[in-house]
Amino acid sequence: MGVIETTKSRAKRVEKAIELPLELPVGRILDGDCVDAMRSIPTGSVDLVFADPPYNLQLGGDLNRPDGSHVDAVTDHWDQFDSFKVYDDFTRDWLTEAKRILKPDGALWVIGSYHNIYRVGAILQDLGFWILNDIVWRKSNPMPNFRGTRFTNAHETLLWCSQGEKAKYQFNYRAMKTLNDELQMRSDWVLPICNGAERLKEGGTKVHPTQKPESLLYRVLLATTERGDVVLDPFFGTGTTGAVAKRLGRQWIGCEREGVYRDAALKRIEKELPLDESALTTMQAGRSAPKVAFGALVENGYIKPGTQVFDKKRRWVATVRADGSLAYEKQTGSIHGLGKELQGAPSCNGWTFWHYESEGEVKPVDAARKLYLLAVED
Amino acid sequence: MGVIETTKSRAKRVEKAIELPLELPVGRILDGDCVDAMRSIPTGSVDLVFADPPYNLQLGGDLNRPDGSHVDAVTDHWDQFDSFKVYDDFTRDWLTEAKRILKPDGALWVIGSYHNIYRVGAILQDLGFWILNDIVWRKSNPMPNFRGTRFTNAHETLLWCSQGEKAKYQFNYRAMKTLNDELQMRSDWVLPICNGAERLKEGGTKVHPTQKPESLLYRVLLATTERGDVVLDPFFGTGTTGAVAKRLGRQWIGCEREGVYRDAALKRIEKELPLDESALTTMQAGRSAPKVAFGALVENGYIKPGTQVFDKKRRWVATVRADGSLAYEKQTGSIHGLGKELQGAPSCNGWTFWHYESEGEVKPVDAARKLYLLAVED
DNA sequence: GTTTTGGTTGAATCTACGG
DNA sequence: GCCGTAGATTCAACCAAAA
Repeated sequence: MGVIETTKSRAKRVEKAIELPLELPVGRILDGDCVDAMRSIPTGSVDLVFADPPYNLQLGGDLNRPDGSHVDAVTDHWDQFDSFKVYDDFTRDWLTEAKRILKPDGALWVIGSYHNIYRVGAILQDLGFWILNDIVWRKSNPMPNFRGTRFTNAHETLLWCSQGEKAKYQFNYRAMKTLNDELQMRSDWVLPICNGAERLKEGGTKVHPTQKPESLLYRVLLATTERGDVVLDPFFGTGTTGAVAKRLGRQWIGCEREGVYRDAALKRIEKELPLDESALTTMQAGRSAPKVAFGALVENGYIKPGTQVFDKKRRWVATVRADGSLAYEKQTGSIHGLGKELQGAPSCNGWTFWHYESEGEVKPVDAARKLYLLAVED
Repeated sequence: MGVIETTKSRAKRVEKAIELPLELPVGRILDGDCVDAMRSIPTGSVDLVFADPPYNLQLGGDLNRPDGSHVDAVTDHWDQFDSFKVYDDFTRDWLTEAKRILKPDGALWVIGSYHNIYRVGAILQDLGFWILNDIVWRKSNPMPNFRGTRFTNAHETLLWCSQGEKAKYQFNYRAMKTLNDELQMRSDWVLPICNGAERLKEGGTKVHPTQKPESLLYRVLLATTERGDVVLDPFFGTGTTGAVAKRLGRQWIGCEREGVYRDAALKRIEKELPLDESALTTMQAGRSAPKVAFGALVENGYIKPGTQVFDKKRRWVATVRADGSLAYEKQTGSIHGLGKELQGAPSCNGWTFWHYESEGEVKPVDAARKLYLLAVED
């Protein structure tokens, strides 16, 4: 067959089908304090927690741009804490509950800035979470430092953690590599801040002061969850996590104290449509590393032996052989190896390098792989 | 004159000339544990501390404390909590000494990875350090994640802190903007890791496992120190900090336990040549934006009394008076103050707000200031 | 319709000095 | 400490209106 399913993922799927829908408030926003709300969630029942807690910004007076206009700052009461001690206690409380409700193989994401992330990071380590990566969200369009007093604060930090040093976790390496143009996804992500049509507004003013971009959640969920997984966001806000989860065929639970945010989130998620089966399946294919040998495509008739394959500029035209190897003049090799040799390159992704004609169109051989995966996965 | 020198910088220069050379082991590497070594440094005597502490948290297997001493697993109950505690104690110790030896207007830099930086960050906040920025060193050529189990760990984090929330600090805004092609320098820096000729090697193997690139120190020192400042590095290693400090005309002190590193560092710094006067002066000029009073331009004939000045849209046309104040109808004030009042704005930069005609062209009054500075600077 | 220009805005720990 | 005044500060993206 060529597609390998691990015992882990099989077990996980069974567990999901039987247990989860019975107990979890999936697709709902729990009212009230997030710690109280999480207490109603069974132990070990959630696949992923994504948290965007208050940053404890501690802003001083007003700030104006050089043109005299006023900067609309985060002055909301929910971001005010009296001291590090109060903030630390708050952080320890919600992280403790998050750890409890997560499955043993679940994972936690937290986003923050330098105001809070060092406290959050130290506390989650103390609680036994194991940091897998710290991810830097490099904003392509940050707010400048108007007074020229510091470096432009152009990034935020995300921490990705497993339940402990030895704990398993989900990482969809292939999906990330595909998303990153066949290079390993790095720990720094360049993404724009949330504005334009995506930004929720009510009467011209933003509904939430710190709405996160959907692209950020898209990458987080695509990288570290599977279809059907349950994702909980204890600081749900206007529901970016829920919207993206629904789109990607993940289940979601939110906690949010403010009625205004809850209402906006529900309306937003209502409008969201899940990606259709084929798109999700394709992603799944890219995701859980079912390594397909080119030979399997030949074996199964997706690429016929004798087919001519060529690079985009048609510098080289090679022939597919029955065993899945390619032949070009006297050279032979795998799709990757031959591509590498012909180009004299240090490496080559044969899936995207080689193309073939099908129904009058030129397609990368990766297209055949995707067709194959579609057929195999159901 | 028109060029204002602040009392702060004047005081600083005097202080440097009189006190520092007498007491500080400048240009020397102190032997032994860094905390002990720092104890020999007078309180409030150092302008900058740059620290690249170890993060040898070894969980499981043989355990060593950060000072190198071995933990007896038989007598010491050792778990993750203990190992964090040992590291935290070590961190608190050296940060406490660093805080003591720093001048009230001094600053601290620490570099680390996700293994240790969250602990360091939380502790330095607890000690009263005030984080000014966290800087992401984005490696242009990181080591890939060979097993495909996580995101490529492609960055390290630096924390830049003042002595406290209200403390002053040095930030050479102009120098950074110049270095960054006239855009504000951001909190994410793209720099290659240290390799090639820069990497110290002995018989083919690297002398130090984590030698930092000189470009990193160059940016740190250029951004946050002045010529002649004293920079102390408590984990000196092979002396990158010292080498770059010498090149940039800063004074340096190192602490290093390992004789091998001390020897390599001394040899390396010996070979380093300070940049010549003109290179350093040029950088200095870009840096500290001498302040010019508008009155000085009038005094010196760059703007004549009676000149009509106006905003871009010519909503207001004011007259320059002999004392450098402006008059509009019955209102008078400085270029900044009047501009602010007329617009009803919270602030106004008169230099760019007001314009005048000269040789048939409309120019901001800032153009006159630049002419004046050109004439004065040589 | 297309391009240009001007206005607005975003998780921000955002001044220095003298009296 | 506080208060008042002089002086020095912005980048990318999106949108709407004008050309």
